[in-house]
Amino acid sequence: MLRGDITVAIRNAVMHELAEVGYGRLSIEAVARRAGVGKTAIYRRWGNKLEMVLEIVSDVAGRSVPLPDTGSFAGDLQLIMMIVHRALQHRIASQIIPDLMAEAARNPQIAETLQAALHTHQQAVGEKLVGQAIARGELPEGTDPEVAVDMILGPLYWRLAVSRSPMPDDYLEKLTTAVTAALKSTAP
Amino acid sequence: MLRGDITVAIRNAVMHELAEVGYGRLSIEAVARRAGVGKTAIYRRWGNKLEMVLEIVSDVAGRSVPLPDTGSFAGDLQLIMMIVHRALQHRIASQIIPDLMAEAARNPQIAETLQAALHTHQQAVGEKLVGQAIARGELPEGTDPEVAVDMILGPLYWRLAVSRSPMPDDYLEKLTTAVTAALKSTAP
DNA sequence: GAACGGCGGAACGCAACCGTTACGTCCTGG
DNA sequence: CCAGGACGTAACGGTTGCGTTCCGCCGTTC
Repeated sequence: MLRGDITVAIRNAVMHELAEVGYGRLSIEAVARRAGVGKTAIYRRWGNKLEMVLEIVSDVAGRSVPLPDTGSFAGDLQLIMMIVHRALQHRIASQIIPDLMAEAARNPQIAETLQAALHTHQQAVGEKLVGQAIARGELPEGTDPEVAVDMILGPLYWRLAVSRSPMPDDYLEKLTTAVTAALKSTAP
Repeated sequence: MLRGDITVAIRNAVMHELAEVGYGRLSIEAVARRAGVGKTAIYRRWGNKLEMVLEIVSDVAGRSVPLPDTGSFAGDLQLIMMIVHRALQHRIASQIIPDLMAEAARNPQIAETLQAALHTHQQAVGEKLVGQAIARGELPEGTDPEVAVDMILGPLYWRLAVSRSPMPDDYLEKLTTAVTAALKSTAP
């Protein structure tokens, strides 16, 4: 009968620790310290650091985003961009995500988890978005959903998580029109 | 009179170690082991891990890429994409870059170094590219170089360094036409 | 051929974590 | 009211890495 409040404290501590020092330097002792908890409480729940992080992260990341359908492609696009924008603005998320992405490049288990939590989901959204737009006649028949996803998420991710340069007010608008134009041009 | 061959061995070892375990877990002892070198040889050259990594990385990253001018915007774009594509395909680079990007989010010194080595440079290329295209009448007057850089590098980086999904043969072509169309639409 | 200096290797004391164990306390369910 | 179990604390032996020091070796330089 593990105590729920303790579990919550640990989960929070892991997320914060992950943001501060990254996966590579995350230590169980530091997590316990931060959570105000004994190491035993942690080892009672998970077998080791990797298992713990994967379970916690995939739980957080797995909370699915509702598939948008605002009625128009421009609207859907704007909505998605706002959602991603908000998510990547979040201080903790914007530290953890790039860190785990980098870690995934060398740890297959992490890669698999992120793949399951993000990529699959993201692909579904992309396909739905593009599918709707094609059905409405807003995008040409052969539009590639893969390219679409890259064009939508790539610049945002680059700007917010990599380049980290300040984002002018009209930036999202510009990006939206740019992406729309881009996708309209990719007919086969 | 430090021996050059030893310095080279250390530099290589650092790059490989960085790729394998990341900055967070990089240890001087491991670098020395891999380079077949005593720790003393390392401490004789740099004061600590951060200093060492920064010096080595900024040296490698600082080797400037020639600014393209193929005569047409489409050509410039294609060239840049090929260059970035090649760079991010490189096994070691594709591990180190996301890792340091993530690290930069929490270490100002790393952030500054990467900024100096990459961002400044990248901005210059973007401005030159867009400037040329505007002068040739290939892009509208008010095209924003910032957005352009994000639209060019974002999707590529996302695909190669984050999503890491396989890249179809015609992908670069599609991306090129998409980006061209996108930028033509961003007039004020 | 002697002095110099960079070299690898080994060991230093110190600190942080690992994963495990024992203990005593406190809460809860029966 | 009692048994069980989850809790925090503390300590365990072992590993790893830090940054430093000392040694003996060897190639230069003069």
